[in-house]
Amino acid sequence: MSKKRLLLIDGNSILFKAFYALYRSIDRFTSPTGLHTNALYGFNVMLSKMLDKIQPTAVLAAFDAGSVTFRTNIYADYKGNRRKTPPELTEQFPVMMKLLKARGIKSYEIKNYEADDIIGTLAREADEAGYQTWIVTGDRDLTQLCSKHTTVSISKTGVTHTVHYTPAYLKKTLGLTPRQIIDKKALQGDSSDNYPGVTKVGKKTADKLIKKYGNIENLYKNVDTIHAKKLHQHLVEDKPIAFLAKKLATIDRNAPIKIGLKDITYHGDQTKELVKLYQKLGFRKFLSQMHVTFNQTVSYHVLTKANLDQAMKQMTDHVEFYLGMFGLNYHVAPFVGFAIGSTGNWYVSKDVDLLKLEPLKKLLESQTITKNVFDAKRTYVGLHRLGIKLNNVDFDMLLVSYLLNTSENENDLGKIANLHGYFGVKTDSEVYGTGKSRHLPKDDRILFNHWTRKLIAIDKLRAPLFKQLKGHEQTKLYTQIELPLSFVLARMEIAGITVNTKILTNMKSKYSERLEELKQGIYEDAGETFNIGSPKQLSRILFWKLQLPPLKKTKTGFSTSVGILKRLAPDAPIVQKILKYRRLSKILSTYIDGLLKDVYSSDHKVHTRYLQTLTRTGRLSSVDPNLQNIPVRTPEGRKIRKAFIPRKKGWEIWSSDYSQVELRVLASISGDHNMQEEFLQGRDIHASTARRIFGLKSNNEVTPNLRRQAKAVNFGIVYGISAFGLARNTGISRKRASIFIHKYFDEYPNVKKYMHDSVEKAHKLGYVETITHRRRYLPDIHSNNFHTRSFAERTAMNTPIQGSAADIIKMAMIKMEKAIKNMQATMLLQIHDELIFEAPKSELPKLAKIVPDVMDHAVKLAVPLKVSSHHGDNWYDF
DNA sequence: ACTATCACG
DNA sequence: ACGTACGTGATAGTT
Repeated sequence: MSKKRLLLIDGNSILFKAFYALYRSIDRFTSPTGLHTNALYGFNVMLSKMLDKIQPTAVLAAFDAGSVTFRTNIYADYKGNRRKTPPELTEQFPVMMKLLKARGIKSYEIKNYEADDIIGTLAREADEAGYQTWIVTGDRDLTQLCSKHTTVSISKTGVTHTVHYTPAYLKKTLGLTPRQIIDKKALQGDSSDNYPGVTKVGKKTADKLIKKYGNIENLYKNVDTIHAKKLHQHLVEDKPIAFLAKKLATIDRNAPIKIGLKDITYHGDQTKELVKLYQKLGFRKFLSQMHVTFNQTVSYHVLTKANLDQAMKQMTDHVEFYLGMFGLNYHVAPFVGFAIGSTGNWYVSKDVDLLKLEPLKKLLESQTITKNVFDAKRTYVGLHRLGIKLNNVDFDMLLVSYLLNTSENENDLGKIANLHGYFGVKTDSEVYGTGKSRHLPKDDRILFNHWTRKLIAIDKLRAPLFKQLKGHEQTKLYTQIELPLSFVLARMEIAGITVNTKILTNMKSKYSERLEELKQGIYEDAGETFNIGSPKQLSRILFWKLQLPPLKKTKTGFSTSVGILKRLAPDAPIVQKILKYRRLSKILSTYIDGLLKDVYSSDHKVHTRYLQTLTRTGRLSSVDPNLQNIPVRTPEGRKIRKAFIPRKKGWEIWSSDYSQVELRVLASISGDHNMQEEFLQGRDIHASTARRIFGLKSNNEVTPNLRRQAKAVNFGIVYGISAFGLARNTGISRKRASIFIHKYFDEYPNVKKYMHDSVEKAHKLGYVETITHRRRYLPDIHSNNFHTRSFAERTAMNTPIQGSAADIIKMAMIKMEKAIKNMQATMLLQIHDELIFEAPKSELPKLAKIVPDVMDHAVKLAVPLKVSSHHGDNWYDF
């Protein structure tokens, strides 16, 4: 290997390549501040690989200075067809300059020249000075620069796959010398650089001609030896074009650059700056490769009965605590161990039974010693399984982080620590692996080290995160709502809801039979058997074999969704059967088989997990199983609810739900007097809206059809209205939709103002808020992309409404638990605007008083809240 | 791992 | 001219 090694990087080209290579995952590559980083990440992967391989003594990244170059001077349309660079990439260019600097690499550009020319010139100088040179680019034209001492590496698919061009390799693959690359392009032109070649001469002809004549000068000297008449004619006529193209294709190897080899000596990374930049960009993987954050050891003690008393002496005021379980579902996940301690005295153990010993149990249950954790609900449920009641949690790092930014809904301690600028702890997937290969490390010390680092992260982030919470005016939201709620939710999850599996298995056999009949009928109509569940195979039958008109495309083919099927042939028997088949198989797979899988054999219950830190609006979500989407709208599906029963004989299921809570929230926060008046008068809001937008005298004149249309407009308003969306969803014309909206805003002028103010607030501050200061950031509000920006604007209108409604029921739930504390009645489920209980029949009158009352008075709005209730032997018989 | 579909508020 | 109603989760098929 030569002692002098030069690496030349085609900056623009590589960043483009990296951008599009990782384009599909662009959403996964964003920095904590919301900057796109996919191109930077891909570029850095490639750069690291090249630096490692080449070990250069000199490095330069060359850039294009602008669209005006000496080439556009001789041919105005040169590169004239280039699309505008997407803003997601543009924003990464300035950061790339910083990244290069931090990696100890100079950047250079020069007016009127392209990066190619800088590279060509330096490569020539390097050749003369005895360097070995590597050029990294995504542009094949640069292969003209390869020589005995210069390799041109072209990045292919992905980020890391490159092909290395030497003169020998060029000869072998294309049969050309480096100089002949230019001549070939002179004949065939270049569509991506937007200049023509000789008419009708493409790749193949150009290749043949160059191989025969060597270069275009020699070709034109002997042009008359070409007997193909047309080709001869084109060559002669387009001679000026060919020589112009050659000029354009030739890289200038004597560009007037003011930078020399001695200026670009490579000394390696600027470690300090690089760490800072990686942290800013959220490049965890590169950080961990730098061995700066994880190589310091942490000290911990393995806790035993012998040193327990000693340990307890150091945990008198507060502790950080982590309970290790293997798996996400903390209702059943096996225990792995725990870590506990405070201010530098860390204790770990794989034996969770130690927690049951009096000193530790007392500590965890203590009302005076505060506990700092990550995911209090998970910890509460886990400890509950051990017979310990967790009390006095102060800091829940997961919950606080979520409240600070509901869009960062990560669930991993390491990732969240990174988001907040702390890099001393790895993610669980880094330690345990992902997917099938996920396993506990064989060496306990790795586990203990990881857990100890978790405690340190919690300790270190507590003060700064609390401070930010205060800055957001969210302290109350955390201490009065979310933290207490997490324990209410934990107890609801633990309570679970009883499922009568017999009902489900009976339904299963009935539905399976009907499904089989439908299947045979569909096969008969289709004239063959196929997989009805496969949209691809179904499309083939409907749109090819049966020649039905495909009305809508999806990314991968034609849509076969319900709406489309209904439209394309409402009367076709096969379509009817398919729709019925779909409905039944959904019920069977998701709500019968799916639900049965989640029923615990120990207590015949399902114990869902509410995800409290997931949605961007502040709503809860429910998993394993999802109990927030049990069918209700169709008679067949609704029967599933018969299987949800009270846990004891003589008990009933009780349900109370808010009526139009989101519209009431809107009336209140918008300050719209007209809308408030409707609610204050106790009128039917959809009928009133119909009366107003259709200009009727009284709600009595409103027909069911007008009411339905007004209801759709009310929904649209809550979702962040647009005429297009309203039209699409209701089937009316866009013009009509637009008229409705205008009329709506005339009638409810402060609603209009509220919508406008919400978008403006998002623009100014970058976020919107609910009534409890729950915050959602909307960086896309500044996007140049119409679609992206419009979405952010609708979100700005919708989130305060949906989020405030979520706030209200959360407050109600906390009060509710206290209100029914001395009763046997148990709160089981929350379904966004509805609470489900089980209770002995004898308690129902009391419940009928308490539940609506608590829900009504959860919060004081400018309009009353309305609650309606139902009860029955199961969730169906209301 | 992604896409289409469909269940809920 | 552009072109989506807001928020979720589970399943089956496809890659």
